[in-house]
Amino acid sequence: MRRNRADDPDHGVELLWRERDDGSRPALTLDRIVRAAVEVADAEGLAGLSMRKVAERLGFTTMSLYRHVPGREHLVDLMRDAALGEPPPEPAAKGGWRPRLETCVRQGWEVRRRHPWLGEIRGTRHLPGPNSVAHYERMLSIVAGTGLAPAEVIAAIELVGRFVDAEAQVLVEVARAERSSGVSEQEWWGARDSLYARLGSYPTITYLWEAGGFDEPEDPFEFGLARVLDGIELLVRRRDETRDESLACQLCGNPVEQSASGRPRAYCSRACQQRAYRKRRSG
Amino acid sequence: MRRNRADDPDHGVELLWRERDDGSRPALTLDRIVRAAVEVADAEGLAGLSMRKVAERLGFTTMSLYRHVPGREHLVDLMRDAALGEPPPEPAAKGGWRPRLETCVRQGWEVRRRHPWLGEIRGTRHLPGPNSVAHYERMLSIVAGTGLAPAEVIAAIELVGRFVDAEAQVLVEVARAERSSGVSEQEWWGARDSLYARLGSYPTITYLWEAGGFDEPEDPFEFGLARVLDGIELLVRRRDETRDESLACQLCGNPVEQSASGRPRAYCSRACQQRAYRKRRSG
DNA sequence: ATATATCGGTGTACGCCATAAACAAGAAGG
DNA sequence: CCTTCTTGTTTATGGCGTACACCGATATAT
Repeated sequence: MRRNRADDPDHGVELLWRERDDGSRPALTLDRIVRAAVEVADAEGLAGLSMRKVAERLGFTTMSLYRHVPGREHLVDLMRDAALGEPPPEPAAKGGWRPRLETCVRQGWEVRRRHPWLGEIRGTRHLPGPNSVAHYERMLSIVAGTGLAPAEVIAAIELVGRFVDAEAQVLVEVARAERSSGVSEQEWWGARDSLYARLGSYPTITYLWEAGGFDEPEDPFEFGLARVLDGIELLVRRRDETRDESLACQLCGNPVEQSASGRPRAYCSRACQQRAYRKRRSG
Repeated sequence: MRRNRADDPDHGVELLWRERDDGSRPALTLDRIVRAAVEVADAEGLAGLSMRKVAERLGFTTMSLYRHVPGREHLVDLMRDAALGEPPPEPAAKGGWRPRLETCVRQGWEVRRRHPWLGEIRGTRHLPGPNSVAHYERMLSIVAGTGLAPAEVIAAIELVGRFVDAEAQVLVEVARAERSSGVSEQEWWGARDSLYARLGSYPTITYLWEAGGFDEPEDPFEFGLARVLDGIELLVRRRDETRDESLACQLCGNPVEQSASGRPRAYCSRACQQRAYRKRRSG
């Protein structure tokens, strides 16, 4: 005997992974509810999404939704998967992991521009649907080819994912504030004279201010994405180096991994190679 | 004639930067309200913070708070500044920018462990108080000494700030979910068999799963912090490099040891040199 | 054919939330 | 004394998620 369908995550899984019915019936359907909910959230953000509004948009009562959806939380899960959509096919298996990952991230960024509320989803127990998983799988597969350890692959994808979400969140908050107040972000902060009057005693802030650092800011998404990817790339390079040392070195005994082509490596590192050379020469 | 104090950010500035009254009076005070609010938020998160609860904790009616605070939003601003506190003095002007910045970030991380709701604050128009600005000033000053452009300094600090907030947010969400449901995160996700049953057809996920990548995950904060700082460091090195060439490896950015004589080295290692060669050749 | 169960949808109700507006009592100042 | 300001209370508005009882229609079992 189960207490309540709203508390049953397995039911959520069933809904997310349901077989879609092709024909659209005239009545209230899960798909129609999800579509309507996405429209509401697109227009008013996740905070502006309420069961009432969704029901009104469909011409039903609020509680009728609960016949098809266990509750608001599950509805958000369904909305996310619907909004993400299937990942677009990759043009070809070309390019290194970095440009491939970058296009993935930018696609995610684009989706979040269409559905800004995606970044507003809070909570760590949201079930992934088929589309979420497909995106996840693709990103993982791209980074999995770099030679990073499995846990590192996962952590890297988590990092970029969170980064995109965080940036998207800022975007949506700016937009909402501007819409609700009618004052642009620049205008609003520009009018905070009573605050700036107190900042004169902070030397660095003053310096950066006078140097124009606040007037012509870096694009936060572009800047952050470059830094994060650089950080990951550095890790990949470091792993490459250590892996080269790791299969069968003639000098130090550490194993060296052989590359597919080229002259087979005898030493784990340039250092060992050099040491061996000196040893040969000195007799 | 101003319409409403709640809509007046300048009033918020006044409150945040007010002179603290030394003696604590017996009546309802702004400081007492803020303290009580912080206690509530510490216990129940920012979502659990309501004007009612704060008032009840102080033994007043809800509306009495509005005599001292313009509204909930402003109260959050005040809470943040109170919770941040003054930045602890730096032990000495020692170390490079990176370890100094890292300790700063870790301090921020610590504060967020004491006051997890700090990461839950949404919105881009939250006024900084004296403590927020002091922290900001310090971080900026650390990165300002690296030779980055002013806008880059600001963007870098924004990036790490957002990173810490995002990670803290995850922490607090996990904690809340565990507290409200009584089920630990691992337990909950471990019980999602109906989900995992569908993941078999995703090769990378399956591979990473079987390789144990999900069982022994990287610490997301440590991993992300390292990557982000690496990314910033790489930018710093590149900027250094453009100033006087051949200080850093042209490929990976690691410092290059120059020998006293001979042709100056462009790469930090044979590995990087070779990778650069391959990159040149492949275009 | 009749009884029973299930499904889709409705209406009401409860307990939360922020805060606007009017009001009351005391302190302060003219 | 009268006015005005400060501080706190009361009342009310409009929003939210969702539990629960109910109702007609349909499907199933007897």
